[in-house]
Amino acid sequence: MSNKRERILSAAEVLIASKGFHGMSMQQVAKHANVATGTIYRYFADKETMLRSAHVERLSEVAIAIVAGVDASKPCYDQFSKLWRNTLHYLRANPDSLCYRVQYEASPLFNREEEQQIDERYFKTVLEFFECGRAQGVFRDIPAQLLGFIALENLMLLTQKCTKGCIELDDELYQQLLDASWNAILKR
Amino acid sequence: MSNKRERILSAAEVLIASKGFHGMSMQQVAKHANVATGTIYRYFADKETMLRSAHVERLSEVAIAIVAGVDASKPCYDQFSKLWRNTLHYLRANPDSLCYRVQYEASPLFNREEEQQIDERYFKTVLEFFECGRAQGVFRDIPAQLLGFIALENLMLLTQKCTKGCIELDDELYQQLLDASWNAILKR
Amino acid sequence: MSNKRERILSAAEVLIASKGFHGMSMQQVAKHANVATGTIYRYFADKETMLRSAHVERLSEVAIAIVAGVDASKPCYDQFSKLWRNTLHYLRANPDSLCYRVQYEASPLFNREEEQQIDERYFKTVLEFFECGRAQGVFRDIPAQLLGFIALENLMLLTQKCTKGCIELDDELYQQLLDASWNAILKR
Amino acid sequence: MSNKRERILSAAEVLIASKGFHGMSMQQVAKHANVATGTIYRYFADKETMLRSAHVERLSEVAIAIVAGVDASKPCYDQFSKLWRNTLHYLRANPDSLCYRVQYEASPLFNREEEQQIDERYFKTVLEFFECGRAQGVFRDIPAQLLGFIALENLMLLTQKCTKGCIELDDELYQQLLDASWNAILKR
DNA sequence: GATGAATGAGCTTTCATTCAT
DNA sequence: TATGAATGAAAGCTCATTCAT
Repeated sequence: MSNKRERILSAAEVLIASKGFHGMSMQQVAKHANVATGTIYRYFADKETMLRSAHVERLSEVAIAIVAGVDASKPCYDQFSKLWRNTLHYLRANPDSLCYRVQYEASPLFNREEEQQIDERYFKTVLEFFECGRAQGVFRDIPAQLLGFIALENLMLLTQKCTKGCIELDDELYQQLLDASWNAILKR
Repeated sequence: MSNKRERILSAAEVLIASKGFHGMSMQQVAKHANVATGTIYRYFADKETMLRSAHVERLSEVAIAIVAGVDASKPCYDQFSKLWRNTLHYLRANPDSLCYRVQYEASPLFNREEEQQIDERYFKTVLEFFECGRAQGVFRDIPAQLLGFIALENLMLLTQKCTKGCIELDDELYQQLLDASWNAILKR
Repeated sequence: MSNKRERILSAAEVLIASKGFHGMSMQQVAKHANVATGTIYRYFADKETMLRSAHVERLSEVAIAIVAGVDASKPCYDQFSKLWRNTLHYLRANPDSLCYRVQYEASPLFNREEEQQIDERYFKTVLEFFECGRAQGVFRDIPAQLLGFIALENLMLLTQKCTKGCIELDDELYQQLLDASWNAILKR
Repeated sequence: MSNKRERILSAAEVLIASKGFHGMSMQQVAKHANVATGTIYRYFADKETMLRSAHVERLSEVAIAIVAGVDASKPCYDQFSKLWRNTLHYLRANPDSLCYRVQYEASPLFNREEEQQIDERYFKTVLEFFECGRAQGVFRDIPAQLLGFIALENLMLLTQKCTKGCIELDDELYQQLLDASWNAILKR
């Protein structure tokens, strides 16, 4: 079995986080992944394909991490709290993945249709949670996608600022932020 | 009179938005700005300096746009509403500037100290508004920077998604989002 | 088997001789050496490194050529004559190498310490000859390096003038010049 | 009266000595000479012309310096000694001019016919001295040009090595070198 | 005459991709 | 399958030269 594919994607992610989307070369990826340059092209048609693959695979990973341990039988807030904390935890544990995503989504590689398919495929559970809360009249009467966005997406930029050292957060502040997100989506 | 400097920065912004931070070349910028390649280097020491300048100058512009018409004598919510709508309006009117900023901040060009200075210099008024609301017990008891972040920063990613066509928003939804932001920062 | 490195150095030498130290471009070298531009950079870190390598390798070559067939058991004059004629022969056979050296030594690439090491490493035999003659009281009582300089170095400029067509020399004149060099270093 | 022309030539000389024949730009020359870039082109048709002018004018200067105070009524050796010391003195006082000359003569700018005309025009007196000594049977029976070359030219490379710090010379050694040059050209 | 902003060809160097081994 | 030397287009940047002022 070959773990080369995974090594290559990891190397790309690390390099993009440290050197930026530009400034990462296939040679560097190869060296970092401990494979020959040509080997990359046995797993990916070209650079773009490699970057897309890294993106998709990281998203599927984060999707799993977010819903881990979320118990649909528990109260709505508990589920939300779990989702929020999972997201935070993943982002803090994988700052490279985050850096990568932000740059990817701002890049011309980003493709709306593709992204929608990914969302629907991987984030189904998350969207269903918000859909459900909305149907029960707990959340605002706006698309589930938007609820999810308000509640979780800004964690992305926030964590990035933390990673870069612009903001420092402690448990007390995290609790406040969780509470803020909850209040944001709540119907009144 | 020389508007070349401005033309160059604009061209860079447009190109980054359409082709990504990587994939923008100095030659393209020159062509877009209708100047010779060498001319760029009369205004900026190198590519990095040019990119930094574009970043700083755009931030100063957005800072002015955000606080325009905010009346400190009006009720707190009115001021907030104005700030929020100003931000939204600017972002929608300048999607390129937005795209640029996200990529810049995720890139290795980004420098914490520099950014802090910019924040303090240009966004003083905005931060003061949040500071004031916090002091009066209207907003959560967390740093003003964080209040500002929760309330306004996620507009950035949201507008980006709109621009890319991932989300469609109408006035009714905007009102909901404004309300969500307000509830997020409010003390209870 | 790779003779590319050698082809590249040769091409550089030829081009510098014909177009000058400036006016030689890496592209030209590549074309002349029948390799791609990028290939040069597989063998040399950058232009400067390539130029340095050419210099050192040519010096080691000339050092070997100069002492070829010099028999230490023969009379002093015979040895000197052989050295002098070897030098002359090499320079006439390799006018490009000469042109290159003069320009290299006058350029900012030239580094004293480095040069001293090269001298000591490659021209040991030559210096020893002069040292020996000096010790025996045959040559002037001045540093061997200086004796070598007086006797052989001006052949460099002289041959250059010949190559450029400024001076024309025949065997009779060469004999006179050899004699002049001999008289210059001789103690009286 | 404008001394700009002279300032420009001096600047070029200094820059070439420090940065090499390549690595000197017209912009740098202009800045060094305290004139505008365009101004250079009011005095010289192009870069090549400027470099040629610098060469010719320096040679005329050195020619004057070499024969200064040489008294044709004095004994031959005294005249030679004066010539030799003048040359040495000029070269030591103007290492830049030297550096420049070596590079110029090795460059493609160098032109045989032109050089011959310069020699004949400026170095007439020097050549006549050697011609005369040869006619009187004091010097070797070889062209005056060659006598001059043997006697004085190697001072050029020697001084260059001194300037670069490769060789250290004192008065005692200079006397030896003068003597060596004298013996080299002497008929026996 | 003098200026220096502007030009764009050409420089050194990088890097996505290929292909003989 | 895997390799990595080789490629050459294209990148960032420089600089001899021009020209409107």
